[in-house]
Amino acid sequence: MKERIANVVGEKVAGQLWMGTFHSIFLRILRIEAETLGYSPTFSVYDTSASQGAIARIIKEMNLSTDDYAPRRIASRISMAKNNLVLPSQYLNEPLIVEQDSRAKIPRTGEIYEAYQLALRRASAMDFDDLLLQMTLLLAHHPDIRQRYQEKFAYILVDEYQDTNVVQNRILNQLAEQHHNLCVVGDDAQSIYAFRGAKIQNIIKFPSTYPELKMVKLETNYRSTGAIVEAANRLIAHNPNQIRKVCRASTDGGDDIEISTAFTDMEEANFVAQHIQTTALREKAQHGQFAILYRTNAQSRLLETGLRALNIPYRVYGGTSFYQRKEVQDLLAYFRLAVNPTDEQALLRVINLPARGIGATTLAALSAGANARGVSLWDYLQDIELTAGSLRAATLGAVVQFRELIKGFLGRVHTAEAYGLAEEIYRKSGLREALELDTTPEGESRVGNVGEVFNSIKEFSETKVESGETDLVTLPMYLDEVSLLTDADKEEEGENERVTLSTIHSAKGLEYDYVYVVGLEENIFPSRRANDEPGGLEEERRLCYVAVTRAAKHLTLTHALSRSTYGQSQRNPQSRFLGEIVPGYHAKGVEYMATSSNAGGSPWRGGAARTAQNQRLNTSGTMPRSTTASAAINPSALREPATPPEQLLAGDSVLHPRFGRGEILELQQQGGDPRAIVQFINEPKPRTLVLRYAQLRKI
DNA sequence: CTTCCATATATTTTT
DNA sequence: TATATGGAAG
Repeated sequence: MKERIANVVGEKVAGQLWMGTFHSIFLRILRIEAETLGYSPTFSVYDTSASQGAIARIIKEMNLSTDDYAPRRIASRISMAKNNLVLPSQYLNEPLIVEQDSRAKIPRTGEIYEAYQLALRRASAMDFDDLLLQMTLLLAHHPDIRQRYQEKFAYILVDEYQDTNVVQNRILNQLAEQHHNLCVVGDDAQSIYAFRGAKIQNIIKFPSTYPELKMVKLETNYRSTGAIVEAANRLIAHNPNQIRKVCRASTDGGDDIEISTAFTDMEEANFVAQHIQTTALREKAQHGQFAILYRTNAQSRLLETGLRALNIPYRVYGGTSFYQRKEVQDLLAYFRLAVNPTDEQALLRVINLPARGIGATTLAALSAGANARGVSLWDYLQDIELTAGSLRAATLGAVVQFRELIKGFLGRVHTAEAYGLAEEIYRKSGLREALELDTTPEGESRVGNVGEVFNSIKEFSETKVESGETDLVTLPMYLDEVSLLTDADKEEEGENERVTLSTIHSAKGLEYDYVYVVGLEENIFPSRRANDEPGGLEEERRLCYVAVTRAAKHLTLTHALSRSTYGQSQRNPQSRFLGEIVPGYHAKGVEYMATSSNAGGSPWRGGAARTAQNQRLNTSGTMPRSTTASAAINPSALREPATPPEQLLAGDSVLHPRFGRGEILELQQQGGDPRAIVQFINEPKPRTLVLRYAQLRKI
């Protein structure tokens, strides 16, 4: 985006514009205005795991069970509240919410929320949602500041407006209140973030907020061929709730949509790799013009294996981000602590890392002491020698030593150059020694990852200095960059020569000549959960629409008859979306298997069975061998489908894929997921199984 | 307090 | 399958 704008208005003007995600722009403003809000300007930004950690801690301190109050779940409740502008006081008093929570057996969520906000303040930290929430509070409560930013941002342009939530929209209105120079671009058909609070209402209500608006309909698609646009139109037509519009391609025709059926997920991956290799050769296309899109991150693994086998270079977008690896997080936690020692989550993470004899018991005592005084752990540590009589001398010594270690970095974070200080922290903390001591391959890879962090600090510093933004790049600057960064933002060498692997969510807004959408199976895409939530299926369909419209020239859709999901193989029918995109499409292999009985032989020998329907034949160079391949299928080798959980009763005899035969002793419905207590024949004591995962079959 | 091993348990999607 | 948690031994 920045590049494109610079191409239009020139580098110089572009350099003065504020461009970024809502979160990154507001973070920048909040740093400047922190003190007005009662935060230190060095406040930390908690990522999802830190925020969940803080919430988990509060739940435990309140003596609530983390079974009933699953931190994930509570965190998402709180996040939703924040994104809808509901503060703790309102949360506690809103009858609708109170009712909801009590019915969900989590009546004390409001109290947790309140305690969490307090804890964040005490730690001088904001979570992702706070970056929005505090921003709107800042503008609401301080007219002078609001006016300043209204003048500063005389013109505002918002892209992907359909994915804004209540708070983001409120801030836009606050900023545009005076000048009304607001330009938003959005497409309701591409709204895919309802799960994190995005409100399509924002786009629908926009005309009534700004009656003087001029609407420009963008109905010509300059990216994709006619065939692809038509396919996308057919798909989205199945959504009952949408703003009707006619989307046309600027060019007619183009390649037909290709659909491929594989027996297993592994064959699906190999097929895609193979197809990419032959297409790239035939069309003389660069690998950078290919993308493989999937619903969930876990699907990338096999695809990577498939690409590696053919020596096709690739890069994976998003996923378990590099920055989420343990060793990287550990190091970053030390950095955070040096910048903001009251950062509770960072402190808890590293106080005993590497092990220095400060264990759970000590930490509990320290936390209790800090809580009793209502101060942060760090503040409590300041005069720990005088107050903590109960600690053993050795433990006290370790704690004091840790405190002094951090103190040694504190004063210098804003004056020292980031790279040097980072190295010093790595060394003096003992992290380096601990990591380097481990010479197993995993250990070496961890050292390598830390090396990557240092590379990125260096790179970040050099770019900043070269661009003339600053002479001195400090650790806090680097941390701000890193905390809002995802892998998708990371620029890598040779991007044009690599195939992109990405979730559909992360591929939003991007385009590729050749796109493969894989895993088009029920329970995968649409995801199993889509049926539980109202509107879930429609959102999945919009997601599929986004996937399909990433393709400029050629679109290939694939599905597998059998897929292994955490270690177990599972069969899913073809995705309903396939039939919606290509009317009447039905994978042949499925019919065949349903009728064939005893074919014998090893089940998965065949190549990918390619079902040709409305598709260009034989583009890949693989032989369409559906007949021979199908004949090799042995139905008994496929697992029988599980019985739907709601049809199970206590007393039923059941078969479990791993534990074998057993009897259901009891069914549990209350709270969260329905579970069954099952006594298996070959097991000494009964097991409790989550029905959603257990794949029990009634016998 | 630390380490190691066994067992449990979870899978949307992201700023 | 991959990771988190808990218990036992040192």
